[in-house]
Amino acid sequence: MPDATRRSEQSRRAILDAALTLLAETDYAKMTIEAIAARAGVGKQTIYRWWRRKGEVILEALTGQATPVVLPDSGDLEADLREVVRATVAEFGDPRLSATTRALTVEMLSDDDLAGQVRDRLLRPQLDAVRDRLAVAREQGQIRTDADLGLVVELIFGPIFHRWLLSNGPLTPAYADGLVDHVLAAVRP
Amino acid sequence: MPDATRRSEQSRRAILDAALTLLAETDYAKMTIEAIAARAGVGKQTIYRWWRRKGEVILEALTGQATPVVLPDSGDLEADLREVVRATVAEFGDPRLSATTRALTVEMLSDDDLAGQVRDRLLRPQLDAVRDRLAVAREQGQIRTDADLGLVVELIFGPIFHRWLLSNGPLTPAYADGLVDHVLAAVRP
Amino acid sequence: MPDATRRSEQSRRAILDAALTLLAETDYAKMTIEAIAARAGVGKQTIYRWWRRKGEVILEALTGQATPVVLPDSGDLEADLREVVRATVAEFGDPRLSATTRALTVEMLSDDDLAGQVRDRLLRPQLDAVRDRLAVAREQGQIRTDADLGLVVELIFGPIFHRWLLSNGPLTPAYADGLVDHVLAAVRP
Amino acid sequence: MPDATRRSEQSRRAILDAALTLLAETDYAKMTIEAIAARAGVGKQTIYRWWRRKGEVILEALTGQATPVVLPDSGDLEADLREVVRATVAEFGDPRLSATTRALTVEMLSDDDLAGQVRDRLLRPQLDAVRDRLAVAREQGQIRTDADLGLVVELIFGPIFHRWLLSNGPLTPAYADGLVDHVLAAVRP
DNA sequence: ATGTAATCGAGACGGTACGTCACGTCTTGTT
DNA sequence: AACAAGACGTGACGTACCGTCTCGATTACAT
Repeated sequence: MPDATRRSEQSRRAILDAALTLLAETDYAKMTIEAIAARAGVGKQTIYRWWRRKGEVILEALTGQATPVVLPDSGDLEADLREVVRATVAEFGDPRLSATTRALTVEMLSDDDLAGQVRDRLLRPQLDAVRDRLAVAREQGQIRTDADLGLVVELIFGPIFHRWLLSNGPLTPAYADGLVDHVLAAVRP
Repeated sequence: MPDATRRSEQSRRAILDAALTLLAETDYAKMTIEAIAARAGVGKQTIYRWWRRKGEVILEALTGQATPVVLPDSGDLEADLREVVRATVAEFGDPRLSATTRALTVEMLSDDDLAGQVRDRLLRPQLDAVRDRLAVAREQGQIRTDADLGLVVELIFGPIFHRWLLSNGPLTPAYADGLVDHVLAAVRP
Repeated sequence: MPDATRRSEQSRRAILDAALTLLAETDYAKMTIEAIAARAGVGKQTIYRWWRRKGEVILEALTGQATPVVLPDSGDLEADLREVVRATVAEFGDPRLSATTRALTVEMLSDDDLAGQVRDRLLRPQLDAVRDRLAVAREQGQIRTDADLGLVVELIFGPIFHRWLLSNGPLTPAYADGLVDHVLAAVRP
Repeated sequence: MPDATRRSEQSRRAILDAALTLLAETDYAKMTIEAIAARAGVGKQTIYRWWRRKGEVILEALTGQATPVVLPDSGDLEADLREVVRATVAEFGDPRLSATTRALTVEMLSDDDLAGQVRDRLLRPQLDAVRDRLAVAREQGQIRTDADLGLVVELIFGPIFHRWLLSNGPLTPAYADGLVDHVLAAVRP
């Protein structure tokens, strides 16, 4: 219904910026639609007009600032995985950065539709990049041919997420390396 | 401050039962403290007197009904793991059962303290049971000696949780079996 | 803080009407802010936005329906006073009408600010009307020149209020007449 | 039902003292049954067992400390009235003392039964003392024989109460004297 | 002197209302 | 038409007291 051609880009940016600021500065509980609107100097209706839920605002704010995922391909699979896994583990370990993950996860749990969007728009590139790298390795014979690459990707990111949510152990480079070791052991020919 | 010796066991049970009923019957958003109190025929203060947050009520309700974890030890590690992983995958795949996981996860994300309690009281027994089974297998030489058993446990449960949260694929017995296959491949001597 | 220009006149009227209805129908103890809001079909916040206490709602409701005070001036001071005093005594004697006086008095006793408003907005017109009538009579030589007219007004209304509050005797026309007799005796030249 | 012979005089005194202390120290709104019990170091039930409402506690606390009313009879009616009216006006003018009047008045307005008790037990002695003094004066020919002494008493105390409740003017000795003047003018033969 | 029954302190309990917060919708000018 | 502003009905929040109730632990009376 809303006419996107008339949309104020200025308000849109103010809202997304306000959302990111509030995510970084305050408790997630304080990050309400009203707070975003107030912080952005925007009417609440302007938010409701363009997004259906708070989670979508957060998602768009995050996708906007996401750096395009480029996975290195040095030829050395283990080194390449180590790099990406170390980076991911570091991100989950950083309280500042993981605040956004917290927020997004809560929203995903309340809205299946959003969960799909987060998966496809935010995470898929990352997951696919790893998968693609694994596919290359498989073609090069570094990985057994019957390995389920989608599952292998989950073997990498699932444990990190699990450990992060449960505070089930330290999120250190050593942990990242151990994880890579075990996953590679699972797929080596 | 409250005097636990004078606590009404009847009210406590009514509250925990009401919480479970609401979790099973309704949307998580409708599962408010007021709704629990009303359903239990109890004053709100009686809830606030004994629990600090809704998540603690849910946790206690769930721990109360948790069946003690017994992991089979048939001598066949793969068969044993298959059984427990299939059961876990089935649980996450069942919308009814996973409603409680949703609720608890949301609460954990809002309260680190609760996250610790959930980990230690609810999940630890399950995780440790698997770990213990792996330890037995390692002593029997079915697993390489340098495997990090804690990490292996995460390799099993992390992907399930990851797939469930992201709706990243079907949660079927076949998936469970594939997961066990890959994990075992990682740890076989 | 609230923007009075955007105020809903419809809600305002519904609230004041509900307040009057509840005063007439129910016990004063049941006349809560929540009950007013429910009866008016209005959010509690809409009451709190525009009034600070229940007493202010009642005051505004009563001033809204107050009939303008017109004191007769037949030339016969005694007859005129008799009329107004009889009416006042009848009002205090009527359980229905005195319910509002009860309510308002309780509120006045809990809030000095409100007491002043009730005095100035609700009672002052009545008191001043009597005082003015007395002033006319004084100019006509029917009242001694050194009479303190403010005090004379209190001599009239004070005893009525006193008797009403203490149930210290009947509130009848005969009482009204006796009161007028004595007060006039006090001020005749 | 309760057996008064077993009643703890110590608790009774503690409750009445606590009530008076709270009346003097705090806002009337903070003077709850729970606050009295806590301050007195007494169980709530001990209050409910012996009094039906908060107002009765206050009443008993006040009657307990009331000084017996003795009205002077110097032979000079005007001087005698001036004394008692000045004292009354001073009491109403003192914020500390009038706090108890406030409390009691609120309770009276919520409970007719209590109103009667306050009238008969607390105020009657004072009112009757004045009335008796007036009766003596009437026998001595200082007051016209057809004066309604009950009404005259109301002419004295009603205006004070009225002025106090409405903050309708200063409560000073000059006011007291003016009041006596006018009342005496009303009853002189 | 010794049960035994009521009072006592303490405070948990089911309720009701409080006053606040944020929701998502709506209305009112402004741009 | 979108916008800032914010009032609106709704409903949950967490708190304060209400008046009732159950708990041992003192009492003080009747056996």
